[in-house]
Amino acid sequence: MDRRIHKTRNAIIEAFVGLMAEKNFEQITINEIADKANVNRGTIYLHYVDKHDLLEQCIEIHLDQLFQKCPPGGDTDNFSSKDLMLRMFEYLEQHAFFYSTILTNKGIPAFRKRLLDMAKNSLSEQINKSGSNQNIQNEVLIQFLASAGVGVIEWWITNSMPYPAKDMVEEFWQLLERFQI
Amino acid sequence: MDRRIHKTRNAIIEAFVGLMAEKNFEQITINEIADKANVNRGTIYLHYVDKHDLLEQCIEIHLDQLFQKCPPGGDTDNFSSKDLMLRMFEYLEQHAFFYSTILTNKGIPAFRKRLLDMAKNSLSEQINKSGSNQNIQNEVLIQFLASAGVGVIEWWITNSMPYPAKDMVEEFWQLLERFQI
DNA sequence: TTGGATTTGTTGATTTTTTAACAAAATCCT
DNA sequence: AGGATTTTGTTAAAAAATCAACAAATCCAA
Repeated sequence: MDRRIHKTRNAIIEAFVGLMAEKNFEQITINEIADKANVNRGTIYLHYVDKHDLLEQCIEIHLDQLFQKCPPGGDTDNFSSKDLMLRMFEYLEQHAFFYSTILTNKGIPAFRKRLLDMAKNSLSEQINKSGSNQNIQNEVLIQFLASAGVGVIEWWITNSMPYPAKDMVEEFWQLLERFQI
Repeated sequence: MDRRIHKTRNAIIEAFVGLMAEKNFEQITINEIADKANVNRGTIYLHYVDKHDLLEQCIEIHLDQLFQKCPPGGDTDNFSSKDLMLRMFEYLEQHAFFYSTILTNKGIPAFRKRLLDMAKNSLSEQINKSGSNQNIQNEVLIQFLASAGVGVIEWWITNSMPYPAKDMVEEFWQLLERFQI
């Protein structure tokens, strides 16, 4: 892809996230974003139809990155999946600014829901692949585990990551072992 | 000027200076600069004919900035010129990375000469404007003072600015007062 | 509520940058 | 020295970003 596209989108998204750390999503203007990104206002409309579309794509890009770190279809035997989990927590650590601001910012209820949905999809792929056919119970299990996982992550991020990624994986792992996953 | 020009030139010059901090001027390639600046190689040729031209313009931009801080034609009565000097030292502090690397890098004898020339021009304007017509002696005086000034600055920068700008101005000022300037 | 100011979304003409290709020159290596 | 690789400088065509101008929508204060 053309170099300029990457640079421009990066500048826009970085400016956008920076502004979200300062004020509510609704009161951010396209003008501000363009100014902060040092980009012509019209350029933003070449990539995003809308302020909401910008938010959507911004979320999508980051969640794609996040779930690329723990691929549901990948080799997730019990041994390496602990590694995957560590990589995910480390990724969150590196991009803490984004996740923290988007979880904190008022007016973005969408994000937590999207995160939960992706977690559920990831889990259901993984569980259904591994055999057991008690479908109704699986649905409950998925909802239960996904909520728990997202909740822990949300707590960890918004509380400034009080424990290092490595420790979080250990804690999390012990909790999961209680459910023979 | 078009926004893109600023961004591109900044990226190129920043990459160039960054590389000069790592290796000799002569062994820096246009390819490296383009890579580090994240710019197409051809783009560099749209702005600079040459690696040497890039160096020239890079030096020119910075020296113009430097001597904009102590304008020779400006209001340089004995009172405010101490302020001007302070602003110059503070400017040097802010851009220490550039001036330090370009003074340290082997293969750039040009820079010190250019700096000395600009200092001499600045001084001669200032002195000739203020009257005295003993021209031959003035030439010596200019060479003397310019060399002294550039020498002090060079020492200050390459020795990691061991004293703050404010102190340097005081020291410098005292030295100048011995010559009734 | 009205009127002025700001923001929004769109457009067309222009400029800049990119990509990919090329031959010539320089550099490296054995 | 000689052959392979890298670097250099240039080019044409395509893509992206800029600027400036617009009407419509929103916001805000008097």
